[in-house]
Amino acid sequence: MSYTYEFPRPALTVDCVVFGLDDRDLKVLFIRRGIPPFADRWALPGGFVRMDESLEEAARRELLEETGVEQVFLEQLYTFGDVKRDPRDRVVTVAYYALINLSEHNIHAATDAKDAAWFPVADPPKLAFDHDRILATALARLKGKVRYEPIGFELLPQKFTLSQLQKLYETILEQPLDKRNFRKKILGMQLLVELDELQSDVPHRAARLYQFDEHKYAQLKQKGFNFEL
Amino acid sequence: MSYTYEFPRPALTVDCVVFGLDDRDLKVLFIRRGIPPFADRWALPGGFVRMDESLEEAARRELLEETGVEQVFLEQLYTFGDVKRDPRDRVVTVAYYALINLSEHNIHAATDAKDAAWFPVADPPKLAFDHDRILATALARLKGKVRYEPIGFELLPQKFTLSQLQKLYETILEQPLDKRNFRKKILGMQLLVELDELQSDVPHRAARLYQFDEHKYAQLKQKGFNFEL
DNA sequence: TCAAAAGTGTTATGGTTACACCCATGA
DNA sequence: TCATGGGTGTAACCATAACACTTTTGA
Repeated sequence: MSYTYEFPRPALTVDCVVFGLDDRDLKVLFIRRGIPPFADRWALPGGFVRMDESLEEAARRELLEETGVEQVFLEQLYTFGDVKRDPRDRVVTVAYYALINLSEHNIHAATDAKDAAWFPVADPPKLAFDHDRILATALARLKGKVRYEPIGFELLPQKFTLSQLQKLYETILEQPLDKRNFRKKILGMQLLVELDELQSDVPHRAARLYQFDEHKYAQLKQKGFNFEL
Repeated sequence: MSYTYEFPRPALTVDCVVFGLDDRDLKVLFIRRGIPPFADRWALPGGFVRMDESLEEAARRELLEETGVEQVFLEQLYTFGDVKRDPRDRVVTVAYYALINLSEHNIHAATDAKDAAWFPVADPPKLAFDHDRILATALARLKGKVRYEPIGFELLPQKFTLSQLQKLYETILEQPLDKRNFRKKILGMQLLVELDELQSDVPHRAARLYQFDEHKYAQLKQKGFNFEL
């Protein structure tokens, strides 16, 4: 089977930058390539866009196929289309970034025996294609957006402590925050529900758990409220 | 001549949302389509990406070919790839937005006899494809970005008065601003060069002219300075 | 009892907001 | 002389930043 067109067309792919957070640092997920070009190099999960699916559907499908990740925050990042970004053929890729919480998602290696692994964003391996540039773009976006949209919560479990939340911001923004000021500010927004529940299994005083109130955020946002760290 | 591939490929285009500002309001540029689908409808300037040009190059080329506009602020906006956004074929489009100052650019109708015209963004004509959605996305981006990047100056002549600048922000943000506070804030940033020159040909007291200091902005930005209206 | 993190208020500072009048110019 | 926009300062208010000790818990 083959497909013929009057004018040449670039190939179109999607690639996903998947961020996760553990108690150490911010991580990003890569897949080991099985085939040339860049065989054995690490690369972003991604693949060709099919004719019967939208770009976001393609990104979600690839994410599921290659990493088993489903139902996550996913947002279009940028489209990379330099002529020589793929050495063989003209390939334009629409990049997405995803935020997942590592404690509630299990990443399995891909179906086709390539393996998947998390790397600290600060210290990624050598990557295929222009994927280092895509990663840098995604990081910049995350760093910018986390301050004025409450997307950080996507990286935490549903129930979290204020210290976890603060650490998240400190990690992403790469700057320390004052504990009291942080709590005052975040609680002042009234977007967190204080649960009747404490941390368990910690070797020190257990912290209170909170939940992000998406419904309330949607309401406030409509009234002109702006989240701002 | 024809081109054959093993798997089907979407067609790839670029479209440009071109913003301009006159003394009335914010305007956007459309081209009258000559051919189906949507013959005679207004549409964004744009066209197919060639194999030997990057996406931004394609956008600049189309802009030049269809409107005569050159050397303007141009930034990638978003990529639209819904399956049925073009009724004939699968077409994915990478949208860009451009900011130009109407007083220093002459928009000519396109080479191929379609005509081009400016419309108020608040009252656009009925548009081809999903171009209304693209316009809405561009407006949202402009409105958001103008507050924390000094891109508004791209819409003004090189030399402008503080009142023009204020009106620009009031128009884009759709809210009135206090004159004294606005001046205090914008002058406080030290990004404007006060010229030894006044407005001419106005039927009232002539206002002082200013110029944006791009060089200084680049310096300050590097040192961690953030423009913020 | 010790280590480790949780939790909690106050003060100083700086930026934002609100607000009204005189000035210069050309018609 | 009138109409039109140009240009200017101050005070109240609010948000941010800096800062240290007590509490709880499990080991």
